[in-house]
Amino acid sequence: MTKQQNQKPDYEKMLRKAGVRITRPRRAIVEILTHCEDHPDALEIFRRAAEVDSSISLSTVYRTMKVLEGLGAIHRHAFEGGPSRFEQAGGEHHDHLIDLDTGDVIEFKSDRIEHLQNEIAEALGYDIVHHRLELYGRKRKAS
Amino acid sequence: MTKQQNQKPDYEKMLRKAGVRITRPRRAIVEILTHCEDHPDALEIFRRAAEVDSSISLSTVYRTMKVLEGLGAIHRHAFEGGPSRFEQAGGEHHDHLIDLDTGDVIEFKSDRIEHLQNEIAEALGYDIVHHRLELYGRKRKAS
DNA sequence: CGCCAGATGACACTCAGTTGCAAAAGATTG
DNA sequence: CAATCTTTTGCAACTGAGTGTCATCTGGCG
Repeated sequence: MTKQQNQKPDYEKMLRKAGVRITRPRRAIVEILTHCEDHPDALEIFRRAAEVDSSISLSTVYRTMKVLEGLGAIHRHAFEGGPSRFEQAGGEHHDHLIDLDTGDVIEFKSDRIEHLQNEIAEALGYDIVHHRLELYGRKRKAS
Repeated sequence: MTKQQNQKPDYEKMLRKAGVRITRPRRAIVEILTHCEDHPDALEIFRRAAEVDSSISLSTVYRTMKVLEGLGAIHRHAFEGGPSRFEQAGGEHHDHLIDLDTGDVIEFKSDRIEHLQNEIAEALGYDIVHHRLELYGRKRKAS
């Protein structure tokens, strides 16, 4: 009965369409993803889900993330030695700057870089399937 | 009594300088790194080391890679879901294109991309500590 | 409401890497 | 060259992230 279903990907519809059942755990996880502003890892999603329904298991979180990833509903990012972190798909493509002190993730986008990447792959005789561009840095302090 | 010691980083000197002991296992590992043309992972280095001295343990390989990484003598790359792969430092900075079919790694370099990265970080108020740019692709088939 | 393929929770397992520890082996000194 | 004092090693036990197995449960269709 809520009225938000046009901005973010409609996970329920996607799941149904893919012939995947909409179960209580999946509903909870998808709900979390929909409203989340950051890039949580599986354990964090599990914690948030447990607040709503403590019977949800971590395995189910992992499995669900796999399903959603397979449907293209979320993106998985494996930053610098940490566990995979997720974000809902659907927005524009972007890359990430990771704050080394806080773990915060800042999204950015550069058509020029994308373009140069294609040129490079072209020159090497390759077709890019996907790419990964991550900047790791610290806030510049104005002392 | 061999005569190559000017091209590649002189690991023995680096180790000694850092007050790290030059042991038989370390000598073997460093020897492998010096002559290797690819981007092996720890297990592969272990295998190659075992051919020379079968008493070397995998833990020692892991430990040694950590030490060398700490000294800045090698670079560690964590590509797409695989184990860490290593390459000797000392050459010019470059990024990587990974062949999804073979796992081969092709090195490339783009000053323009580097420059754009700095601009972006600058604009976001960050100093880049390091970055990761990986292209994943397949050989373009001329059908 | 009843059915049953698909999903779940619990738990064993894998894989990459790390750690604790007693034994071994570098380096440094006499 | 031997004594000594650390550092390093090999081994095996452990960790963390994620996967696989399987008996049980359940969503959604008739």
